[in-house]
Amino acid sequence: VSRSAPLDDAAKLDALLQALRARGQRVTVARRAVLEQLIAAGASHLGAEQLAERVHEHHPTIHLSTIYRTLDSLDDAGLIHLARLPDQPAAYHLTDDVHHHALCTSCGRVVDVPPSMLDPLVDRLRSDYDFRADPHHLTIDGVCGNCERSARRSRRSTS
Amino acid sequence: VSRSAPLDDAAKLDALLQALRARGQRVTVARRAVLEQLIAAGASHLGAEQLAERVHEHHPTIHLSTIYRTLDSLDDAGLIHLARLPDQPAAYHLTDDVHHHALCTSCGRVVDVPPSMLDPLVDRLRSDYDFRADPHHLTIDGVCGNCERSARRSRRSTS
DNA sequence: CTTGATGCAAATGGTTTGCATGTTT
DNA sequence: AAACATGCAAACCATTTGCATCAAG
Repeated sequence: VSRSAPLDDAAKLDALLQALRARGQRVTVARRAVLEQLIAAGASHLGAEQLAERVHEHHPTIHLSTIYRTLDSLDDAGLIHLARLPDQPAAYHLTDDVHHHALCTSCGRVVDVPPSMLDPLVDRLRSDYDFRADPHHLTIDGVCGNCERSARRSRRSTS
Repeated sequence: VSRSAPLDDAAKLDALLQALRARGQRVTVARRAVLEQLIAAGASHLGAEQLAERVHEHHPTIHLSTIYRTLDSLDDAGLIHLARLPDQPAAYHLTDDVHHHALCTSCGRVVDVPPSMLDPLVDRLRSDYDFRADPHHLTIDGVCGNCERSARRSRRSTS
């Protein structure tokens, strides 16, 4: 862990494929291709359809239903996590890119929130509810600063 | 706020219907019926299909598509909130019954969590991210105490 | 060679929509 | 009377599934 702190993509892919094998799952073209795209996507999520599009650039024959099945497998293996945003198809991201979302219900903007932000909540759930929270992906509704301010502005001019 | 702290259901219904009118929406049989059921349901959520079932006991002609449209209207009016649990159809609850969910990914049990639990998170989102969080409904993954313990037990006997 | 993965087409299921009609205001 | 809500049937769209074929171990 000396100078390549962010594992380069090829190494990451290898690690993920090994994890797959370790879980008894087979390494196939489709699975490799999907993982490649998820790695390339970094912190952003991809849905099945979007993954299909990108995968097709190199492997046009991989069927959409295979993408769905692949995502199931990867999820079973714990390599990816589901992120559901309202009014959007299911999207996935690699497990090692954990983060949460603050969704502005006014402008729709999504802000990434680091997992540490949830620590107090996690602690209290453990102590008060005997519950081991492992929040993979939360979406918290609210209003971002910009929208707050413009709402206040227009309220002032309207009244 | 002396002895009828929990507004009785009839009064609650009236209040909600007034809110509807205030928003310029019409008060119809379908809307009243849906609100009645949501009030009766209290803290539990109801999906469109479940609502239809219950509404049909008194008003068999109300169509499922009307239930969907009614839910949209009530949501627009801010009277209800959407709660999405994984692998389940959309469900709604009245806005005044705010709470959150801790979902055990092992046994599937769902624990209700009071909104105050999120206060530290809300505070930090405001101070660090200029974001006014108004979390209506969150679902937090994790493992409940029971499952934790039985997992540990079986691990011990397996190894 | 055996088991598991894939392509394809067809089914599913929750939700939405167009339109003619009925209801609320 | 005017605007809006409803019933109904049909459309939609993401996702799933059955089955014959193919590829990974």
